[in-house]
Amino acid sequence: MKNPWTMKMEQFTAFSEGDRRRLDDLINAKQRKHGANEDIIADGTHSDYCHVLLTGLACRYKILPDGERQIMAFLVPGDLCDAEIFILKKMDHGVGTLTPSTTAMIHSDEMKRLLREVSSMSEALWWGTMTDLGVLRERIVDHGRRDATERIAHLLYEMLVRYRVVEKTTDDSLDFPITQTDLADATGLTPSHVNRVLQRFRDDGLIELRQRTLTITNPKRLKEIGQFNASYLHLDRTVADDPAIVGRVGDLL
Amino acid sequence: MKNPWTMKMEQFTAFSEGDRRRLDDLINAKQRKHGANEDIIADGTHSDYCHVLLTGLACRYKILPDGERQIMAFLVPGDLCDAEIFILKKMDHGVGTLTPSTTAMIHSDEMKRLLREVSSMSEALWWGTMTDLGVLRERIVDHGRRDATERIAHLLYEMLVRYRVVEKTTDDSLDFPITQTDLADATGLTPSHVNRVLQRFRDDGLIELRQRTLTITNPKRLKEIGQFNASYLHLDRTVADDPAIVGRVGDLL
DNA sequence: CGAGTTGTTGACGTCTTTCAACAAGTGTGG
DNA sequence: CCACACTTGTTGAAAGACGTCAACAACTCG
Repeated sequence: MKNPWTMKMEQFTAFSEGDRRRLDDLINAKQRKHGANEDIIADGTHSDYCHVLLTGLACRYKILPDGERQIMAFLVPGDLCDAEIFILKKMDHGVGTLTPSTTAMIHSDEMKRLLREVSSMSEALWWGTMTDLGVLRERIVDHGRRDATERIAHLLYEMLVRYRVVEKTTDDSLDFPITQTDLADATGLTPSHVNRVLQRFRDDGLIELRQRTLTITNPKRLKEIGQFNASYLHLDRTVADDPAIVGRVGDLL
Repeated sequence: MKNPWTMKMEQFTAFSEGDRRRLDDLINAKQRKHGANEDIIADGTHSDYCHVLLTGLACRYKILPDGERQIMAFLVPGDLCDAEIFILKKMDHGVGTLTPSTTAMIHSDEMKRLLREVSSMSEALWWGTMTDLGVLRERIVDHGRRDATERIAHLLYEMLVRYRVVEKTTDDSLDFPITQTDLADATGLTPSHVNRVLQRFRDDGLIELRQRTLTITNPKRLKEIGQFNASYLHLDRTVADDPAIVGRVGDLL
């Protein structure tokens, strides 16, 4: 069973059997367990290690002077938490878990070696960073020009797609440990309002959400409401080249 | 006189005299002039060239189905418009000018060669991309957790800092061709509301803004209102190593 | 000078927040 | 296995920020 990091990168690039083994070894070498709501890497700090999320759910966030939290991105298994750490002096935001999680720690020297010695590595890292940029830009559109209903619909649908890609869905259901408070912090709304919107989605037969399981009962409509357009996820290469993935997410795009 | 691209990268990295000449030649080789409100590279398209903004002002934007525009970032001279183009198949957003501008066009093959042959090039490109990520995240915080007044204050102050870095200010004044409509599209507000907020800033003696010139008359207060914290711009290396830049922006941070 | 863009202002509507109280769910220790 | 504490979810009423629409003024540029 492949590790999620390699899996993610292989959406975009191909590794030799040797490379794949090397990545596996690296992922297994040094791991760390985190409880829920713990920092993987704190705002303003530096680390000699890069962290790859292996299991669980994490987010990028900032805490404002008045104590409010803004979540800027959700991280799923396979995502790199801190690509910037071997370029920049310190983090300009925190990365923390939402559920108990495990991370692999890779020393930045080792990471640099990897970039030099594994030919497709640098390409894969660029691709990951570019899609991160795309996701952030889409979030700005969300916040700037979509109202609460559209914003939440968009976020839920994006999650469905992202989980489909990494094979973490059964039909249109996914494990969804994100609380309404988390959703509020991610969408820039209040928990009350998130609740009211979700309530309406339920009434309108768009979703079911209980016991940390989200089922999208009307994906087509949800996609419309959220004005979802997958181009910013840059799955085209993935989808074009890998029939298995087409099968999984093709109908959502 | 150095070209703004080299100048920007030298905030972070050092080039040899030879490298610098090579970059200069490249910048001069193929340039393009744009009028105001023209696309440098359109949403959904591909190009074999990377574009570096040399003069003028541009922005990253998306047009939504209902015709609304969301500006995700402002680009100033020295900024790379489309780093993604030699990794991704097509742009997931457009880059367009706000004022008449000139760009340098660099073929992506040439760009790849540069990355291989100029040792600090890849580092510089990473740094640029990482700070772009930082700016986008800050914009999300803006939209999610700051009200109209804070948001606009933050944006104006950020512009002051960015223009100070590239020596485009006189004292606390800068050329400011951004219309209130542009500001509205960038902040996710309506032009009317932007106008009212600016009006109040003027009444409160924070800024003067007329004839495309912005003067920050009370930078300290504006910084407070916008809850501005420069860490996301990652100027620390710049500031630490270059006394000239410390002199210019040190007091703003 | 005149057309088109940009800026300004007012009245009114509405989406979202605020605040507060309570219900339901979850996890831990006895 | 229950009890209790704590987190998470739900709901209502009222306030406020921001949007909408429309008209007009000021500015810019050919």
